[in-house]
Amino acid sequence: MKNYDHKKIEKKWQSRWEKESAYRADDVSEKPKDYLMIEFPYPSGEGLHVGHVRSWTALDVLARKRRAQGYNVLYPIGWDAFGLPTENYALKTGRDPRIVTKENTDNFRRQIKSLGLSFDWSREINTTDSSYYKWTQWLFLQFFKKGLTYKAKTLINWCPKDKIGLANEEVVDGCCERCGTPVEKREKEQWMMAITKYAQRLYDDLDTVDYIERAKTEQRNWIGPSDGAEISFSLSWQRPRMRIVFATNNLGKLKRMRKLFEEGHIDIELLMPKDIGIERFDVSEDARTLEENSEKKARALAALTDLPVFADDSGFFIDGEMIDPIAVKRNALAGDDEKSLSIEEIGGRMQSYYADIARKRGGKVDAEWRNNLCFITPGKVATHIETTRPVILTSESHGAVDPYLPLRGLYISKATGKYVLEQTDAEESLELGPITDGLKKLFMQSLTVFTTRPDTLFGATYMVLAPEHPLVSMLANEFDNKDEVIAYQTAARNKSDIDRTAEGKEKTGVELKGIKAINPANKKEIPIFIADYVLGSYGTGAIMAVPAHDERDGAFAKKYGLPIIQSVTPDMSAFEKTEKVLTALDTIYEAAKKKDIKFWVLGGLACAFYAKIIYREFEDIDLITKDDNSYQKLLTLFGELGFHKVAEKKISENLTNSILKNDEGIEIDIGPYIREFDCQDDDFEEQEKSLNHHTALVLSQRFVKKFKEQQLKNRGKDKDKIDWEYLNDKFFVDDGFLVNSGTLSGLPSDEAKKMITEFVGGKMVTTFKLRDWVFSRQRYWGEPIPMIHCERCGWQPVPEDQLPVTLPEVEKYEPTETGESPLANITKWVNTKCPKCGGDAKRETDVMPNWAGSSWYYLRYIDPQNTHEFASPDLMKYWTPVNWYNGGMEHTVLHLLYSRFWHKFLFDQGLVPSPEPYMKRTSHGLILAEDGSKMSKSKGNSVSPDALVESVGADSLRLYEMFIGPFDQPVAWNNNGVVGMRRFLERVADIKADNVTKLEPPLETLLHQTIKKVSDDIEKLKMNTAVSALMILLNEYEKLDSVSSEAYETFLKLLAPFAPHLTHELWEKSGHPTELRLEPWPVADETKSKGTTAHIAIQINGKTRGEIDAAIDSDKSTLENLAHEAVVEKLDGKTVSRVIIVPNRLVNFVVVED
RNA sequence: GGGCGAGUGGCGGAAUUGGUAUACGCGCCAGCCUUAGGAGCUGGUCCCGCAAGGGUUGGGAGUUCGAGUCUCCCCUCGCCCACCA
Repeated sequence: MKNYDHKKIEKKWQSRWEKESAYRADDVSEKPKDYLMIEFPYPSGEGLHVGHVRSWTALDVLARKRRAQGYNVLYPIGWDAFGLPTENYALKTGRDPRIVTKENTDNFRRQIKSLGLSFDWSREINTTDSSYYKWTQWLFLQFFKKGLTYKAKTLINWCPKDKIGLANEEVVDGCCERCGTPVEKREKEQWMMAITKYAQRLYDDLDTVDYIERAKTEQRNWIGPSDGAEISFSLSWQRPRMRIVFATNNLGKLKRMRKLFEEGHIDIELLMPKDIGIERFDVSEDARTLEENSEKKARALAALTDLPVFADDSGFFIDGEMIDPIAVKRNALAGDDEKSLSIEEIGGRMQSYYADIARKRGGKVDAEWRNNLCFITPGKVATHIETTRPVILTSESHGAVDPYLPLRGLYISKATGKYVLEQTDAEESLELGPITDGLKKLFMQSLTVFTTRPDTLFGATYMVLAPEHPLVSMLANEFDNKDEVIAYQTAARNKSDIDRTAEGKEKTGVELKGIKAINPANKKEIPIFIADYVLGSYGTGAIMAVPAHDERDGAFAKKYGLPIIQSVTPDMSAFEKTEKVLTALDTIYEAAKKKDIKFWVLGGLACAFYAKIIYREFEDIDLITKDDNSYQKLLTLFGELGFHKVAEKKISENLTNSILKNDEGIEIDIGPYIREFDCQDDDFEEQEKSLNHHTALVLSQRFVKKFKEQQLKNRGKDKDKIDWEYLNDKFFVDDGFLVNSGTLSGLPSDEAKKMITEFVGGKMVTTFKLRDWVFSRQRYWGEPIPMIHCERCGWQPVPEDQLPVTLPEVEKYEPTETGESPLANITKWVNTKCPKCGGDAKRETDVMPNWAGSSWYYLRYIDPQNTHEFASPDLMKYWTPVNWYNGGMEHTVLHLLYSRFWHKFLFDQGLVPSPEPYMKRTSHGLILAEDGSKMSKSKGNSVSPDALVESVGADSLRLYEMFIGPFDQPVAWNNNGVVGMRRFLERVADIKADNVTKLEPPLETLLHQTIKKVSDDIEKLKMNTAVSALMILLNEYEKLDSVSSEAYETFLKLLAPFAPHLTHELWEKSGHPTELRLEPWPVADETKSKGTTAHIAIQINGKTRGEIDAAIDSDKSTLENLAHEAVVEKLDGKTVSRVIIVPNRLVNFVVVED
């Protein structure tokens, strides 16, 4: 058959298989199950890509082979049809995405079916069907119920072009992954999923699954755990004790608030307006809300004082119901002018008004006005006065008032346990804990950092906060340089990520003036900066900066002239020297500073050491003494730098005085410093004695400054010259031994980490890079998030029996200008009733991200038509987990991680039977265009499967894609290659077989070797070599006039998974009544595959010099004799010293020349 | 900058895991068939050499009877992450 009619054959078998439901998986079966899955496609308008064909054919080959091996194979297909391209297309054309999706899936289905892929079409699913997304929504609600979804106002990545919030994962190099527009930061309320709660397990359980290593590595990097410590730094204001005024004259409230302060160890004096002589600060106009009222009160008070005002809230809850403050007051005043009444009078009237309410409700007032006010209602729990917002700090004297701003950070998010900017969840109540904690933060008792290097704590010379750190916002008004701070903060916020990184690592920052931190290790006061090289989203948003041992901190410290103190050294020998000298220098320097003197004096050995250290900046010398040449050199050098005087006598007051007079005329008493220093160290003292004299260098501050400049210039010139890494640009960032670390000096880093952390009361923690998943999209074409917002009850889930919340049809697909979903414009849909209280409420208008529907689809395949649960537990028990999941490398981080997260959560709820969704994961390589560039329709270099199916047939296309190269590697397309496969198949069709020809070695051997090779290779997805083995076999067949029918039929069976149509046709043609696909998979016969003869290589000194054929498994001496005979001339004149024999493979003569 | 991976003909790539390097396919060359054409057939195709023979897996060293494969150094390319404390 020179040319076989692929169109006819392929059509015939495809319709036959469809009619027979040939590839339907049985839910009830005696056979072992095998669940194979490919990533369900996004049905784009472009149609099928040859990349799809590669992945799906590979698993199709596997599926067909395993069916033949007796497995009950589930190989399903579906559509991941929500998504931006369809929505953008709808935007452009105004067409309904439902219709577009239908067209696209129809086209995909037709294309897939033309390839003969053995999918189980009876389980076809579509994420955009409401019968599917009903369960996506249901699953979302399970997360909500367990507190794993929450709404948070956060800075999100905002793509100004797509008008859509992006997950961190969708931002590539600071640009939108889809359209490449630089991403902006925007504040937005978003649904979040607390994937971080599962970070540790998602990380650990990677050890239990069989994923390609690269996928595991990438997931591990993404989760990014690092072990370290959280350490608190005490803070101190450099200002007198803060006094603030409480905007109420209600003593009870004041007392309670004072108690809160006490409990929180907040050292603030809380005053009543009376205490500062303000009797009344009435609000002239009515406020409409509680907040407004309290703000107005605070403002009124703030206008009368320069002190910060701590605003009271004047509303009350009774039995959980808020009493309108305006109404209370109006009733209390009863038409009288507020100003004409005394505070007490108003209070009294209000009390009776409350008593009135209480009476009406069948309760009574059970507390003293001004002390505590309680209403008791029969049968109900007493509710004491609560405020909706406990405190508001404001201060007119500090400019613009945002009354709520200072309190941001006081709320604890139930989902994350972290402070959030706004109270967003109705369930979050105002407990004492959060308030005192918040106040503690507010008034700066401590600041917690995360560090992986607690061992370097003694070298922490400053702290850095992220610009968005809550503390900065809370206290923005309190810094001495508040304008600068606020400006920096604003600039950082407006910077897109691309700006933040594009500036080429040049670090910027601003010191928070008026506040200092205390290094808990050495009790030294250190400055605090804000800088955008610290990320608010990682760790605690604050760091201790150790410039000597962290490159970033080092760069920052250099730029801003901050002290650099080494606290770790790579080797112990360096330790002794540096430790002593640094301590000595420090002591003297500190002492000199205290005395406010401009000179310092070093004498004796200290001088020598210091000089040595200094001098090493210029030239390496071992020791300086007064007689030493290098010492003279040093003096000369110092002289050049402007050094004024060198004394070479035992230091005395006289001498000192005279020296100093000669310089700038300031006298100091150096004696005590020298003595203090000398006595400090035994070694020094001893050596001092032996030297028996002092050599003194007198350095002026001016000189020191100059010297430091010089030192800066020389940094990095000769890196190996100095073992003090921090003097160079290259910082010593590894573990080593501690120096300058008090009693811990000398300890190795790893030991010191725990010790220091315990020593300063910190705790060891693991921090992850992984962040919570932004789950909201302000878009149309996605699953509506099934939540309802009620003014009274907060966020309420849509009751499960009301699912699905179907996506309504809209006229316009554009997001609103404010970035809300187009759904927000459909008031009829948006307005609904609160499921809890029945009052007016609004639907969430955001939709879910694309990853939602794909996070659980493998479960739906198991039971796609189930109307009362997402899948039957029994069926899940049979089918899960997925045995083998193949997909693109680009999905190994996001999709796979999200999917594992959902699955683990479901496992915890007892909803799925296994902890991991996928047992094995492989990834196919990309198919590139012929020129090696990425294939795309716009470039016009893409290959259409349709055209190839038409011209050479699906079998040739399948075969080529399997043969094209290693499955996991990217490969370039080559159209001629397809033709080669077509040629191969035509030759297959031409093979003649009969029942007379015998199957015997060597062909029999090769056949069995091929069975083994093809079987093994398919399991390893080494499809290219499997096909190659079949070609080799065919080449042998063609050398014969005719082959035995056994050989022929086995060949067809082996080729069937790759080229199902042609092989089925040929099988039928050779007279079989049943289909080839029902035949069992051939099994290689070990003895037959061994053959009868072996080809033996003969080597001399490892180089091949000949070859022989020998009977298989010949013994060694036979082989040696045969081999010797074969190369006897080449061994002539040489002595064989050794013979190495590898049975059935080679004989190697080791010879020595004569 | 950090992590991972890879370098073999004109091209895609193979090599039983330390044992005859360049299988299989594409392309190319020659011949055949053909009015012609090539998606047909036959043969050839790593390099030097007429040959005998010799050399060759990015470069350099090492271990070994024997290295594409293992070790070290260097070079080049690809992917992922990227101020993660």
